[in-house]
Amino acid sequence: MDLTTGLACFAEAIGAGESERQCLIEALRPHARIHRVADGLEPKFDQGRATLVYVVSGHAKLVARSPDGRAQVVAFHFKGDVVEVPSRADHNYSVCAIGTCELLAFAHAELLGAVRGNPAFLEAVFGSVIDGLVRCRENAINLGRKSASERVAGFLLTMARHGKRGQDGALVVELPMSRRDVSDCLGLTIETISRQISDLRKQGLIATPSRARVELLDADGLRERANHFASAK
Amino acid sequence: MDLTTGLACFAEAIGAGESERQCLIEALRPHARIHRVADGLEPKFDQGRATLVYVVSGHAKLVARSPDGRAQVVAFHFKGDVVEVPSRADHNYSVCAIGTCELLAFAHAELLGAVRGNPAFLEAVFGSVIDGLVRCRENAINLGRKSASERVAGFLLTMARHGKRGQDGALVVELPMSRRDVSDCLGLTIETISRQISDLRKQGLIATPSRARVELLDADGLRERANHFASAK
DNA sequence: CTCGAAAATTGCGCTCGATCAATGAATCTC
DNA sequence: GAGATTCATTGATCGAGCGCAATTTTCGAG
Repeated sequence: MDLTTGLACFAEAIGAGESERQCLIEALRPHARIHRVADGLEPKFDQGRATLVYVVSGHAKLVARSPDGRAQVVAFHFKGDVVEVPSRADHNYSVCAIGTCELLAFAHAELLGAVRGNPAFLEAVFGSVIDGLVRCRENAINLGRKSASERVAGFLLTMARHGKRGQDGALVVELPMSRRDVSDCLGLTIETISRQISDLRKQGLIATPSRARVELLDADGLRERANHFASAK
Repeated sequence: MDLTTGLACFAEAIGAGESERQCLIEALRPHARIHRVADGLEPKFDQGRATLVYVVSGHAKLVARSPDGRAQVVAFHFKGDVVEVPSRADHNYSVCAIGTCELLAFAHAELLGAVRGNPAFLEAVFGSVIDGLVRCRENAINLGRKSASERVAGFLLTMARHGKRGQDGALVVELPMSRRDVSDCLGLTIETISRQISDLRKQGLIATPSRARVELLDADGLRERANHFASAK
């Protein structure tokens, strides 16, 4: 995919009308870079500049590293998400592809400058960032005072956002990331993740037809397990 | 403090020029509510609507609660901060005053609508929200894979943002929140916080002249303890 | 299909931080 | 200033989850 197509996806997703789309694409083009990233690789953005990344296709994780090499997956992002990549913080952040993935990257300041005249667009980006913030908060709660069991249940429910209904009515969730990624996100070990998933399966809350696929057989039970408030859905 | 004064603070902080300030205040007035909140109280915002809160004076914490009553302090906010208060998530959020505190609250959508014509303002709010996101990320890392010792050291460094230089050159940090609040933020118990602070004192990294005051005697040592990357400061 | 490597699962002792309990320090009320 | 109350500190035990190791399963390559 080339830069123009990527920008078109972005403009469309963000809700620009036909008329202004072309205009928007031209305004953004000088400030955007598109990256086609292979599994496990991390594109280098402008060093030391806060970056906004639009996920054109595929899946990506935002990873933070400590000086001693420990990794924390701060967020998973899917096609259509906008990722804020901090710079110059107490940890090093990078975006890492899960499978092949296409990313559209903007330096923060330049993106804002380029769309000054388009408040609707700015608001749409704003909304995406807020969305990222809300999800980050939920994850922080998950990490703060929750047991392993609650974290895993909560994680599956979060991922259910991208799930699809199977024939039997159960919600089928594809987990594109490895157990290692899940553990690095939940602040647990691979082994603990594995044990918790086994527990959930034994208790009939989920089924695991394959390594990466999870069927949520009892979403309410999971919510209870996660200590979430009942959802209106 | 009345609504007009609060709005003026907000407009000024957000960088509006003299000329447009008055205009901005009038545009925002119909959508803003000011709350003077006593210690420990939580003003009720529009139920079920995402809210943006500007901290006019004092200190506040953003608290999330699970159905079973556990509390997680998602963020501490100081005078001048903009707080995003999520709604309809998996947990219940509220803003709680630490000491007496004045808050200016906007429903999300209405704030955006009111400032459509003022991209500079929108960008400033955007910047504040990004700032909140970056801090939330750093906290999530703190909660994910860090030991109690690292968390407390990292927390003190975060709070150092609001510290002042004492006569002896050490950075003096006032902690307006209780140990309970700190523990609810770091996902630890009060006792563990206390033990870690004692450790840091015994090792000469900090001094604690009073309950709420901490002097950072060796900021680099703390950074090392927290496993943070060395800062450029 | 078979093989080989990587990923996931399961078992078991150990450690860090939680929990329970008691003491000590600070702040408020009268 | 004395007493009361809240908050912080310190000590002793306990348990959830880690770390290591051994299997088992999955999946890609030939």
